[in-house]
Amino acid sequence: MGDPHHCTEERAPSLDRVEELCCALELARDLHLTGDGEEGIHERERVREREREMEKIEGSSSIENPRPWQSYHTVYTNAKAGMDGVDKEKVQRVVYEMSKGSKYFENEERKEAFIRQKIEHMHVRCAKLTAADLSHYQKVADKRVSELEVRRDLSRIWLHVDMDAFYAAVETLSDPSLKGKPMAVGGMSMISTANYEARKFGVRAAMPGFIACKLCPELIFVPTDFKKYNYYSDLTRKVFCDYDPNFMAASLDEAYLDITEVCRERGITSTEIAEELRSRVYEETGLTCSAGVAANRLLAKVCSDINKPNGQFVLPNERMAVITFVSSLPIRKIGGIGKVTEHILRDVFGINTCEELLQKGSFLCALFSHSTAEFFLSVGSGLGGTETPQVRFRKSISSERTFSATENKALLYQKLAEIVEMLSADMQKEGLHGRTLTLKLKTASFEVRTRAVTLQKYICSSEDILKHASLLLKAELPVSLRLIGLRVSQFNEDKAGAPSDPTQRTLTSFIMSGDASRKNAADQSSLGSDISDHHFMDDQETSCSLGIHETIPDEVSDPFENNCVPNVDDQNRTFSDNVGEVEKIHQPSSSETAGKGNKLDMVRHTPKSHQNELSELVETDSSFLLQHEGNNHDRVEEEANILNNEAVSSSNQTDQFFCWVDNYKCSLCGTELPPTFVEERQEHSDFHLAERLQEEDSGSNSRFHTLRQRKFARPVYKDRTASASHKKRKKLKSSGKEGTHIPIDTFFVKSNQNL
DNA sequence: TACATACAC
DNA sequence: AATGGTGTATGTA
Repeated sequence: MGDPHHCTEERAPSLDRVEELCCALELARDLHLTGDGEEGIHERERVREREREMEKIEGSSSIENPRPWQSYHTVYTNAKAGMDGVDKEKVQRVVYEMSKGSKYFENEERKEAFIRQKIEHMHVRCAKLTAADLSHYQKVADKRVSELEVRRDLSRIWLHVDMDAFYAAVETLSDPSLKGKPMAVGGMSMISTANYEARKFGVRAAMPGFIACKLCPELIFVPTDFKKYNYYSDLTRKVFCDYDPNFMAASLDEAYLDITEVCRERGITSTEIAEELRSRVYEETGLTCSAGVAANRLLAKVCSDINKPNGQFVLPNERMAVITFVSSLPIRKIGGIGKVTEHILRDVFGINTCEELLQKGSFLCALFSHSTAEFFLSVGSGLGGTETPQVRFRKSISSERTFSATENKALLYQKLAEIVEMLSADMQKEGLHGRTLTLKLKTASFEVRTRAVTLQKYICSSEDILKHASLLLKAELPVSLRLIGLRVSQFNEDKAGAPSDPTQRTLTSFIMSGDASRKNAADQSSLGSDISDHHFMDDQETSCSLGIHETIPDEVSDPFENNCVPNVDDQNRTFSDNVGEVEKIHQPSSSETAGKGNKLDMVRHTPKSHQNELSELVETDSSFLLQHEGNNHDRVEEEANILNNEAVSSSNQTDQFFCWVDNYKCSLCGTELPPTFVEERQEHSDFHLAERLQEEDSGSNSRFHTLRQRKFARPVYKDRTASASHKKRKKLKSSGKEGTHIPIDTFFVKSNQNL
């Protein structure tokens, strides 16, 4: 999971381009629940009876829309290994009944409606294609298919190994009493793996636990334990090494092996290799796995699923075999074609199998982007991923948490501070420094937003991250959130992807060698094996310790209001919302100069681009902005804003503005914590720090800036700052200063903007 | 570059 | 009562 080295070459390009076609007005009109009733006209009588029973109980509504659950499309109702005898209709109904009316459900319906709209517009576009158009695109498609054909490579033998119900199997290994009983790894909110007994009930990975409970009341839940999974994963990988020292780990439980050489050297068939490998994995771990063998990775992956669990399937490296295999293959089996793409291809073009991808090639070339069409055509031809994979470096690192939705600003800032701590710790572990910071938010209504800044310098410290993250978050308030996440990308190249595991040191030498052939990579056998630091959270872990802050009165939590932090006569305090008081309290000199000095140092180390030079100017002399009044670069201005705030507030000096009286009472808000509550006090400090950052920013845009202005006698600078922040607010349209956020409107507005 | 989506596991 | 976390790719403006 989340392995940065995993193979991604065969991913389907997204279909966003379709959005070009969408007319927002029609979209808005149609988005009310239309029910999608034309689906499933031919239903079994048994279902109908159940239906009538339901009507009796519930009365009404289902008369207009006989089987509403059929239009609720979820990822986990799709056929998967071990789900043969499952009553899908029943599962679907239960899932629907459990979901109906929830915020999650409503959001899913909005997304569904949007996709239906996309589909409709693609239909229109299809209908508008003239005979001339079609013959043109047919030629285009033919040409591209024949170009693909020329590059077909049947010389490699790829094997995909996939552990059977991996987490569940591992848990059963450590607690054999679970054997034979329906069991799921995960919690009430989310299941990561279900064993085969549970799958008989329709319980599946990615299904919320509480729904699984309904489907299978006997279901036993086991919390995730990544230490165990990593341990067993390493055992399997030791086996993989014997067959391909450069195997590609796709996740803890999946890998791709190029077994061309082993087969040749040992003079045995790929079938034999697969059998041997699987039994060796079983010997070493006591776990079963399935394998697929084919001429490329994409097909090998499909094949490993065919005789799952504890089975294998070999597709010969012969063109006709491949073509035949692919022709009847449902597109959804292909990695990269998910729920949405399947839906679109089926409803717009009537495509269900890979063969039909080729048959409809002209339409695909007419309606999709070059790379998307290319992908579809290559899938139709049975191609995908034969070449030796390049070493891939991590491109981003992130941390996000779900919590019970809240609008409370102090709480939100506290959550943010917690994320920051986790992220910066992870970055430190990996030695990563990045310059793009992306804030991810999920509103109480499940709308996801991201907001990003790219900085002039590379950051990794929690102070730096918190500073910029707070600004990003601030622009979104007020809003009710259920998730906050942060991602850092655009790494400093020296550090990017440098493995933290010493056994992976050879990665660098591999790169340096300049020879990307697999031979030279032989010594980096543990490639991708160090993915132990994943945090698949279970419920307990996701619910952060709110306890200590619940005592904080609401007013305290909102630094934008005047009734902010209660005044405490404490000379350490640097900030207050009391305008009259600010001037006499402010003691900037030492921290300010120190902060600037530090930053100058940092900038000098990374004067990479013109932009950076600009930034240096901004940092060294804020009057820079005076000379560039006509220059409207929001980014620069924003950065200046940030940097100057920083100068004022040189962070990580939380204890300068509050302290623990007698070691247990917060000087600011009076919260009392026993001396032994070390972590809680740290959290509390984080909270005040974040709060203070917010105050500072707020202040620099308005009241507090009055102080700076007088102090430094730079009136024009003040104006520029204010206008910069104004522009910023304007730019981030959906950020609500309008008080209550109306998700559905935002949704439509955004669609509209995309046109 | 910023943002939204889709996808995988 | 209740629908995760980490990471990649692509398209568009």
